[in-house]
Amino acid sequence: MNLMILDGNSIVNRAFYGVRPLTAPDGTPTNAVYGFLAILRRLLDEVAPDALCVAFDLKDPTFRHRAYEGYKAQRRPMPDELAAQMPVLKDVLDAMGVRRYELPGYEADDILGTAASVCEKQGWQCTVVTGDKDSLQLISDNTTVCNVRTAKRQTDTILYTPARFAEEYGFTPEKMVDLKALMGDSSDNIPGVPGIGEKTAMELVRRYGGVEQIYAALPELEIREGVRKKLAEGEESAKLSYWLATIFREVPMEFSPEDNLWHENYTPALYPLFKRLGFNKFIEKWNVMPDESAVPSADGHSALPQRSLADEDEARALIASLESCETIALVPRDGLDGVELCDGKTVYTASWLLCGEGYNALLRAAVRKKIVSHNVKDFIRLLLDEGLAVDGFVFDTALAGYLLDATDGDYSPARLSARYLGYECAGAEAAWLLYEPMDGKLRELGMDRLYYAAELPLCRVLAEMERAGFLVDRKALYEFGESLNDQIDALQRSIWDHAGHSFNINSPKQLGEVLFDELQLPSGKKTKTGWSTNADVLEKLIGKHEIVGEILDYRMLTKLKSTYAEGLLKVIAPDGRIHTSFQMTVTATGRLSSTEPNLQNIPVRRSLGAQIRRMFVAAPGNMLVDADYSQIELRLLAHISGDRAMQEAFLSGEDFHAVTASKVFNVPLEEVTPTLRSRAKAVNFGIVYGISAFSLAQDIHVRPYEAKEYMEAYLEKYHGVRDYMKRVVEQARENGYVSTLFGRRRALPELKSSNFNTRSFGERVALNMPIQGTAADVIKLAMVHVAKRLRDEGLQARLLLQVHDELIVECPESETERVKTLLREEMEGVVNFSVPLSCEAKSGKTWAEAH
DNA sequence: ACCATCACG
DNA sequence: ACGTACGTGATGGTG
Repeated sequence: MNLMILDGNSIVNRAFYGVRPLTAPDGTPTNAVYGFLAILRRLLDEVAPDALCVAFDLKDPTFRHRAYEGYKAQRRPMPDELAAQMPVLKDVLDAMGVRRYELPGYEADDILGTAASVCEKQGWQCTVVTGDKDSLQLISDNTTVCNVRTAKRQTDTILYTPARFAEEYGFTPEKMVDLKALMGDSSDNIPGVPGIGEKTAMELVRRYGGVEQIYAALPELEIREGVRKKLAEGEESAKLSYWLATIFREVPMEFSPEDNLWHENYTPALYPLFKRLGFNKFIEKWNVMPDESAVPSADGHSALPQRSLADEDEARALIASLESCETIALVPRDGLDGVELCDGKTVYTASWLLCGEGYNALLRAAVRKKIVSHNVKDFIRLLLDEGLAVDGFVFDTALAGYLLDATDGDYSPARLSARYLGYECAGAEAAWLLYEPMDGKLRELGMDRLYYAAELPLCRVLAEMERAGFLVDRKALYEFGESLNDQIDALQRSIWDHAGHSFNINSPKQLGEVLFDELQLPSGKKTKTGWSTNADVLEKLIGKHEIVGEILDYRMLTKLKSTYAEGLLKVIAPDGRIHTSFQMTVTATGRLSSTEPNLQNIPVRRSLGAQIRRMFVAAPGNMLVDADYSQIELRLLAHISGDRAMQEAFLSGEDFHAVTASKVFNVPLEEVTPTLRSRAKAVNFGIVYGISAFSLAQDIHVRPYEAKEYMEAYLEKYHGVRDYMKRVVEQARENGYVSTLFGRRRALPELKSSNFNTRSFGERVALNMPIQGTAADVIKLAMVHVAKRLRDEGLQARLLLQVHDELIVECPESETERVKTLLREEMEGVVNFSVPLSCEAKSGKTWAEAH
């Protein structure tokens, strides 16, 4: 028998912050209650407990507060919006017939611990559900802890068994208390040992067991002297923290698991309560009845009959009937454990679980058809993992939705069917039905070539790149991160010294108070929430106070440490490589993006950051080849605008920024100084972004009128660019959209706005999108060509990464020169514009060397 | 969740 | 007189 007990306060908190604002018909907020129930529903399905109850904290001080007045002293009060929902939640639980436990002087955690203990004594299994990590100490053979997390409006639950815990933490669950005794917990104001952080505490617990063992043998431990000193000084604090962190498992209350036996038969109070709260979705899903009479729930709209294949024979029968079928819609389910298949007449669902070998045969047969699907890149990744054929794809509805409206952001089958069919459907049925109308739309708008020659074939290229991954020198990356520690510590000490007290340097709010209130430094820009402390602002304050430079350095180092050293170490796969995901349907301009991790923003501009690129390496016996377009956006501006002078500047083969400087500042080319060149470069980039003189002035630190003169001179010399800028904005206003040379579009409703700022933004986008977007089209097409040639020529070289104007390939050493040439040929030759595209390819053992 | 910040092209 | 550069994603703080 299994009892599930929830930590009510912690789950409702997760729910409150994880669910967007929601109100009942009468206007009272309900998001926390709603979220709580959604989480509960999911847990009931996952765990299927025999008994269920919920523990709550009370506001009263607990025995811990009485012993240590600092306990939870800093805790922020519960927001009113949430506090108002607590009684509602309790009503709902009562109406569901779920028992609640709360006891003055004890926390919910103590009730959880006590319940778990009782269960163990009576031979019950216990599942403790909570949103924080404190209860992990309760894990045992009888007790699993389910950790509920919310991220990006998604709720995840992690079930911790002793094995799962040991795998993650490297020690046994009861040692959680020791960990917290050492590292402390700022949210509960448990002090821990001052100066000992998470990393050191974990290491200590793993090596020596716990607080008791550590202090018993402190003089002999093989640890850094600094750590020994901190431990010695913090002994009392550690012991107090240990006591505070220990969950009390003998709360004086009557508790028996049998009292909490629960089935989903609710009290009659639930229906009217859900009605009042506007929880119609729950009424339907949970089958909550107004009285004894059952109400059948309505089915969603579906035009085609559905059939689930129940066994191998049925799968074989479908394979036979597929023979006469040219095109099918196919979407994966649960990874590749199942599929949904539509032949235009019926929607079939099949799974490996039900059909066994018949399912595998069906899959092999299906992928040889012409396939319409949704998110083809991800599908291909699954198929490649299984060694199945991947070249049957003829349409991707999500990708088509993106080309048809790149700023929508929602390309779910439900959304696309509503938009392009006029009603909602899902899965393979949606893919099937959307194929024809969406293909028609693409042709109508002149995007069929872009779609069929670049975007669709790119799916396979990207799937292979993601699968390949980029090899990382894990040890070097770890050591790089560690090497930053001393400097970060020293900067932190010095910054706190200057401030006269400790504070969280990472908090812009606290930092602003220190700089602008306490130290009285001149404050500049403000943000929505206070004074800006960003690098631009701080750079202007250099020289006014030593603390400023230190903050800039601190920021740089902690960025490298957290985002790059630690962040990347976390995502190295078992094969030693980092496998990013490329997003094809995110950007408004047609670029790709890269996530989990983002490999398109690895540092390069400053030398310390660029060290990170030395940890991205070629496999033994291999080389990296890095080819990047030089100044592709400016070359495209020259081509698109038709500006003769700009085109000639590129054709001359001279340094383009220097030529621009010579024109703008009216000096001979030989007399262009580095300063003039860099100013001209800033103007060049500014033009591409639709800059104003004001911002240019900010960027290059000159007076606005001076910046204005530069821009005037620029547009005089490159008057074709001036004409183009005018033309493109006018056309965008007329058409309501802008487009690239390949026909990719971006709608621009902003241009019709009555708001000056919105309208100005629209104008800048109108200038920028055709250039940035054409560059994106060019490299996407080049990637398809490069991948094809690498395959056709039987090379082992494989693409790893695209960074907007740059491609990175890994190849056997012997292929290096061929690959360099191939990349240059395909990248430069992909289109023929009035200004040639130029591409530089380099090779090396690391990304740093090859770039 | 949202904001500020900072990494990239 | 507005308010001040295009496109991204990850992190830590705060509500």
